[in-house]
Amino acid sequence: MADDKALTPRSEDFAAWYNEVVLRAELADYSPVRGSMVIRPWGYAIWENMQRALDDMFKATGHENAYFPLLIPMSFIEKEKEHVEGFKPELAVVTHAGGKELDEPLVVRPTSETVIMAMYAKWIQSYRDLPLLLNQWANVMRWELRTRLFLRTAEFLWQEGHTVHATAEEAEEHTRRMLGVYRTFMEEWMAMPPVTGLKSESEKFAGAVRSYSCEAMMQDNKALQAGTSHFLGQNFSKQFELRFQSEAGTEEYAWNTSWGVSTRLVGGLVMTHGDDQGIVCPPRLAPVQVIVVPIWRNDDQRQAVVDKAEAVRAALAERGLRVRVDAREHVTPGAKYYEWERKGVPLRIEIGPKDLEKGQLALAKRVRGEDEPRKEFLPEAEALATVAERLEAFQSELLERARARREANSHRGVTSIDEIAEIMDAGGGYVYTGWSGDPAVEQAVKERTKATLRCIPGEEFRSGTAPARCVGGEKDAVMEVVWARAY
RNA sequence: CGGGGUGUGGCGCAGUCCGGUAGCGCGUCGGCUUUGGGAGCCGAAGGUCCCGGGUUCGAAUCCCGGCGCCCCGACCA
Repeated sequence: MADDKALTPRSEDFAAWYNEVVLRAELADYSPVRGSMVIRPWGYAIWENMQRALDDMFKATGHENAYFPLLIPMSFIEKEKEHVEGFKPELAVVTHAGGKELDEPLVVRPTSETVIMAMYAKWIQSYRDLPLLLNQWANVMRWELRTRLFLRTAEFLWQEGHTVHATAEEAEEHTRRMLGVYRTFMEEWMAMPPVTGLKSESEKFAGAVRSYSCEAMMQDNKALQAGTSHFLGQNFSKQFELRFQSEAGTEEYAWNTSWGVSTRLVGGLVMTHGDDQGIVCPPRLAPVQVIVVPIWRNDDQRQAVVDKAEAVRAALAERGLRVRVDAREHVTPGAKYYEWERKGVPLRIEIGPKDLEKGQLALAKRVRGEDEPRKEFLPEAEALATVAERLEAFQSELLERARARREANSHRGVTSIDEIAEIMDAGGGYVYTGWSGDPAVEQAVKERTKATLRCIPGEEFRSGTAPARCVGGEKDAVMEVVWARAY
């Protein structure tokens, strides 16, 4: 980087910026084991806030948490044909334990469909046992060759929901409901507005009938698959004999869904809102929403401003806000500003001797609009009374900004593969075109443009006029699709 | 797994071509002075130069072998 203090600007090298900001905001660090990472307290606090919000939403939609084991018998993974083909290349396998070779190798879970189905088969006998709606928070392992902090690591943290339903319709509906939960979470908590839709056959989850996803656009205009929800049909039920007696007395295979989001979301948050100063935390997920920096010249002043800072913290904490006072000595106020900006704290309050005299507080917002002042000086009471609404406003601004950026970089009405290639080379973004459903066209676009079919967008994302022709040029379009280069 | 690069105090690097026993910046520690946008001065600590072998009076430097990491491609939340 240019000097030790500044980050590589995003415009110069987005990938380098991302690595630096993740390390220097102390979200994570490289671990001794290649491909795996350490999530540091600041990064983990963001994840915990995500977990809490999501967990509440899962509970509100009728789910309970459970925990299934890390190790899965190899034979389980092998039961579902597409599933094993999809995951085999990235399995880590335990072959020895207790000093002996195991009779059957154990797979470190890459996902838990198989072991969970095996247990569900034991627990479910009747339609009265349905639906069964469980979720687990866990770590999983997928042996990746090319890794990046948060975005793709060998081990990562996630949640995986696994549900069982009596009918296909109900399972399909649930699959979509959870996609909606993810979308709501991403918009309302992360201020990251995804395009949601159906995955093509080639991009769907290994073993699913249909996969849906949330595709969030990062600041380099690449898509990040930020959450997926799968309708599994009876594929796993049939392999694991997950049957139930229906109301009519017949024996039926159950219908399943699974859905997950991971610590990848933290990477998405960084790449959605971060700037050249550091990361930007949406207030609802920020580990610290308000940082209070006391400023002094001598010991008398120090005592007075630190006392005031502490009083401000207490007053805001009472209003349910997450506030911290940075009273470190031998670190100048300016250094503290940079540090907390790098870590993305949404709002800073400065308290110096002049503020004490005037009974005011200085407020600085992490991201300013063009016409907004660098700092605002407000009477203390007014400042305290408005902090919460300022944070809410900031949250909305981030969402609107991200949505505007997504739309500004979405290209509709594109009719040729050449045009997709041009757009990709000119900075990328989401490209909407018609598609016949022919996998050969999908492959051709990928080879020519490096863009992949991100999804068949849901109704509200579709263009006003449905495309008439497939982007491949030879057939009529039967649907509209979104192309983008992706993480 | 293929192609390229790189490995030197905690971090970033110079030194390697042309062999002579390791240096710079940042950080860390101590002291004093400082503190409204990345403080200053003085002092100090900290290194099996990735590993193994070879050449040489002598290797961070040359030779051979290995390993790690990074970047670029094929697969992926």
